[in-house]
Amino acid sequence: MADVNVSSLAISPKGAGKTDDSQGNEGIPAVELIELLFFAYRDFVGDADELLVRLGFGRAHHRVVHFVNRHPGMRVADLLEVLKITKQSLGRVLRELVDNGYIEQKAGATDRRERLLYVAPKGEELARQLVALQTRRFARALNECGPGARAAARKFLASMIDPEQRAEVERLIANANGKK
Amino acid sequence: MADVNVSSLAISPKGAGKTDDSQGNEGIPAVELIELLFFAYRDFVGDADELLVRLGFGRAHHRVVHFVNRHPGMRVADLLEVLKITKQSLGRVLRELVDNGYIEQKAGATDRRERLLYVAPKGEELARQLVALQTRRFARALNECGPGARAAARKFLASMIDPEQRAEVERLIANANGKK
DNA sequence: CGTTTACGTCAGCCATATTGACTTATTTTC
DNA sequence: GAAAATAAGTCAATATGGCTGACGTAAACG
Repeated sequence: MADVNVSSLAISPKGAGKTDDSQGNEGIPAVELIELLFFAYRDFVGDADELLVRLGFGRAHHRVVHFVNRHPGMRVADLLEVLKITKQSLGRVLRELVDNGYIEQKAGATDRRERLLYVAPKGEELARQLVALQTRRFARALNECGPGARAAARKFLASMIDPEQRAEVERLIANANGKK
Repeated sequence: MADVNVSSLAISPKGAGKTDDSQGNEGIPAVELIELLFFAYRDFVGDADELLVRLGFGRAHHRVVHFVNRHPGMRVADLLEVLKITKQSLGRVLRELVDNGYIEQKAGATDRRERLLYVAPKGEELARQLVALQTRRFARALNECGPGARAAARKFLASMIDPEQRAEVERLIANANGKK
């Protein structure tokens, strides 16, 4: 599932790879970074996919479990906004997670219309395993990159996010940290 | 389409964000990197999505145009191996791209069973635009990160790829570069 | 009391992927 | 030269994960 396996590609040499060394590129064309990000992300999500398919879940379930674990007590509406999907799409995934005992819903204390979302022990364990898998990949990669790479990677990844939305993502992360 | 818009998430504080500062973490928990990569990749592909939907295409078309542009004359079997999808899945996408004049197929010179894939001028222009969009995001991000960031990002991204497949990805990239 | 809000759900649609079985053309092998 | 293997295309059925629109219900707001 995490396989990229670009094996034995004896492709005829003649292509469109511009050197593109015009503005402090350090000799690295952007198209290389584009392709590396593509493959890196593919393997990154592949880690989780393997575990998820065994449970009959998909990436949608992963995202829900992850964010609910990070933000216990979040409302359904909050989750919809983070995931940027529709109520209907979330509905099926959420129902499956609730039915299988990964997520719990509790009516809000002040506003009883709200169904606040919490991970059940089963869901917390799944979230923990998923984070552990991906943590391992980051740890290995950053270890190869030497000291300072973690801070550099953090800065780089944050910089790749749309500037308008970066503050909100940082707020989301800060909100989830510093608890427990 | 690139929107993440995690706005106004007034989520109740009480969570599972482990500090996880145990093995040279530079104070940055891996879960932060995981989430940043998630949002970064989302915006990264969002750039291309906007352009593609206007043409009635999806991400599958993007991948095909990109790789055929980088590897002109590749066989259908090669493309299947890179994309890791089935012949049947590729079929529809490829047909649409050919019908709309983005991709051309030519019978192989030595083996006439092969339908070698080439981008038509229209397809080359689309590939160029898509790369330009994503190049812009990398350029902005790396500019924010200061000197040396490009090389560091390249190393980091390559390190995130499964070790077994890294060599093949590097070969693929090297193969596509150094032409034209 | 009427409106709005939070959530859920029914029904239908679309895009992208899957598997299996089969055809056609062509090359390779014996 | 006939048989087998290969490259590609296609048909049919299925799954997943999104989408829109419409509607229902309970609770809160004003």
